[in-house]
Amino acid sequence: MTAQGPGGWVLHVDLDQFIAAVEVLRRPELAGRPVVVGGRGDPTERGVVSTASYEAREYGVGSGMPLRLSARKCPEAVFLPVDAPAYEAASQEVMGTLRGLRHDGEATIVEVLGWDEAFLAVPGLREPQALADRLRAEVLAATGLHCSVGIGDNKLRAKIATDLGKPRGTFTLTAETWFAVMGERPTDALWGIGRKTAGRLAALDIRTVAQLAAADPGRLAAELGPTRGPWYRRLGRGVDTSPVDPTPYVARGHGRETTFQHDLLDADRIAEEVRRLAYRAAEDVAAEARPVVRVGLKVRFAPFFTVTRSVALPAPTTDADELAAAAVGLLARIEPGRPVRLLGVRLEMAEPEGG
DNA sequence: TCTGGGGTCCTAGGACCC
DNA sequence: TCTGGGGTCCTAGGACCC
Repeated sequence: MTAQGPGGWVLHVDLDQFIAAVEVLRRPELAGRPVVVGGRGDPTERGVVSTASYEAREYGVGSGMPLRLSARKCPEAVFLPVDAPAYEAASQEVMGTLRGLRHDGEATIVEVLGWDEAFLAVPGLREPQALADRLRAEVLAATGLHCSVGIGDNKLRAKIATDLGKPRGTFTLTAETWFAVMGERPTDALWGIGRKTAGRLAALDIRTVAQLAAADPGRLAAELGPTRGPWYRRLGRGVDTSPVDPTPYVARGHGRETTFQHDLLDADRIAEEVRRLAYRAAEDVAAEARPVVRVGLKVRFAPFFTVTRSVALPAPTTDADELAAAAVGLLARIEPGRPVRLLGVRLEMAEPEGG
């Protein structure tokens, strides 16, 4: 017997080494070789690894690692530039396959999380393992891509289960098995707890999932915030009541940022780069016909110090010239004279009509 | 080892109003 | 004269995720 949550079964689908796998698909001669995708594909430049193939991971290369370091760890790897349109196209194929699945005549409900992840639910689903097996076979047949599937009695448990099924496998996690599987793992094994929060919890002598689940909610609220504190405790217990929501994603805003290979000092040059980023972000906004209500600027000074400024526009607009002027205007609110390593412009849009 | 680029959400303090 | 307390808006920054 397996417990079934009030919302029924949830499946979480995650493509294995997605970006590297898409590259190998169109360049079959790379199969079996260590492949590292990141930046402009030049491991001597500033940039980080987007995805490494399993062969490269055996050398200690992983996502988020600086490209230069990955090249030292695995000099024989094939380094490739990020090709977002190719991954977007592959993602559309995968999501289309998931939406096309039927189970006992019922259509699937698909919630897309990014290029390579989705939650999936089917009303009245009784045999999630059978659906997971069929799903993996159909995605492979349709796209040539392998995936792993987590099965859970809610989204949180399904999401965490996927990692335990990787690669090319499935894993099931329910209220019944939660503490046996997760109880002794560190808190940052949970979806939503990273390095910083794990550190703050450790300072409270909370190190494992079981300890977090048993922590005093009042103390967590006092130490970590009235919303976050209790939420962390629910994470520790594997509790999640959010539904699988197929509503198409609507962006709150669009941003562009760039890291310079050589830090910038010249004020005119910095202003020019801010203007360019603003125009590029404005292109994304223009496609949605929703005016921008707020403009933000991010500046990272070498080596690692970030300042942000933002301003609400007096009148919402989609006019790229106005948006660029507002972004450049924010530079006046930042102390000049230090080397700039990164610039970012973010445009926040008004709520969609009729929402 | 030395840190991309796209996002989301939460927190906290000050300003301002009643 | 100079003060309470609640509510909301604005802004900066932190943390996390893929």
